[in-house]
Amino acid sequence: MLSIGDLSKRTGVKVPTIRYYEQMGLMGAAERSEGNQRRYEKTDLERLAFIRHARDLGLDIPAIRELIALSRHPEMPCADADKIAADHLVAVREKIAKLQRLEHELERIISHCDGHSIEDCYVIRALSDHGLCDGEH
Amino acid sequence: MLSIGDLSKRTGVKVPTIRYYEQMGLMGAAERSEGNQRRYEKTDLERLAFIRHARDLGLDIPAIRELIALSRHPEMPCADADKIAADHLVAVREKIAKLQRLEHELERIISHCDGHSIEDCYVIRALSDHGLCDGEH
DNA sequence: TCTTGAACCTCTAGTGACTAGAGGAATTAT
DNA sequence: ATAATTCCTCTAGTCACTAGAGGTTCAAGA
Repeated sequence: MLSIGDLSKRTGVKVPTIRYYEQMGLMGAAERSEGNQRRYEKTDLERLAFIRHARDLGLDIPAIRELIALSRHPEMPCADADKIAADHLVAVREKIAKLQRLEHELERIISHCDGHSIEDCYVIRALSDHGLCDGEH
Repeated sequence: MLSIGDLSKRTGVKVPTIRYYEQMGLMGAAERSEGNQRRYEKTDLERLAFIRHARDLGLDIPAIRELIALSRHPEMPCADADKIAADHLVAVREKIAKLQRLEHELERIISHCDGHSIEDCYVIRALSDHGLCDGEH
């Protein structure tokens, strides 16, 4: 049996975060010691690694909750799980595209600025005047 | 003189957001009508467009506050303003790189999944077992 | 066995940039 | 004059945690 601190050390997930995951229904109520402290088993270690991995990939808590629910039904088709991942991939790609537009706009603004004083600073001017932008955003 | 609603319509910034910007010190306290309602002038319109544009580029409120302060000193060198933009560009590029790593990982996980049931779903398996990942994240 | 110090417990509040809603006052149009 | 709309302030909610207060339990050494 592991304490919450042990679990934390082994997974790299902070103690308050583990409690938070329990609250959010990702971790399931742990067993308790006589003195009301949480006690975990190896399966909890795997569960937490799963959650952490999904979070690292950017999945949000409701999505992870659903994946956990799915993983409890090994006989079901895996289309639902695939869809969660695929939807997330679409969202990630949209974010990338948006950030790349920002990147180009910032590059352009910065490269145009060769003034020496705020008065003719292109950064400030570009922000003031949307007409100086390339694309729309 | 414009009401807050007029300002909102002309800039596309929602009314509560304008009040929020005032609270955050980006907008400066507006004049008031006899009945205590905010009244704006054209300069406020430009200011708000500036803020909105900076936000669209992803700059946060402290950065915008600083840019506004700088723009009030036209004789100062513009290195500070450039630095704010350049630092932000670095942050944007880091976010892009991180998201691209996620993109590839998700692509790989999804493409490997040709199972029909949860039991052998690669999405679930990959999340459970970090060893199935390509890179580290 | 006792004591000390670390780890644990619950609960509340804070993060950023808004957004939503309550309850009431001012303004504008009819 | 009245009705509809807009405005005011204030509080609380979003997301995934993080920090802290104030108190309890546990494990190791004396």
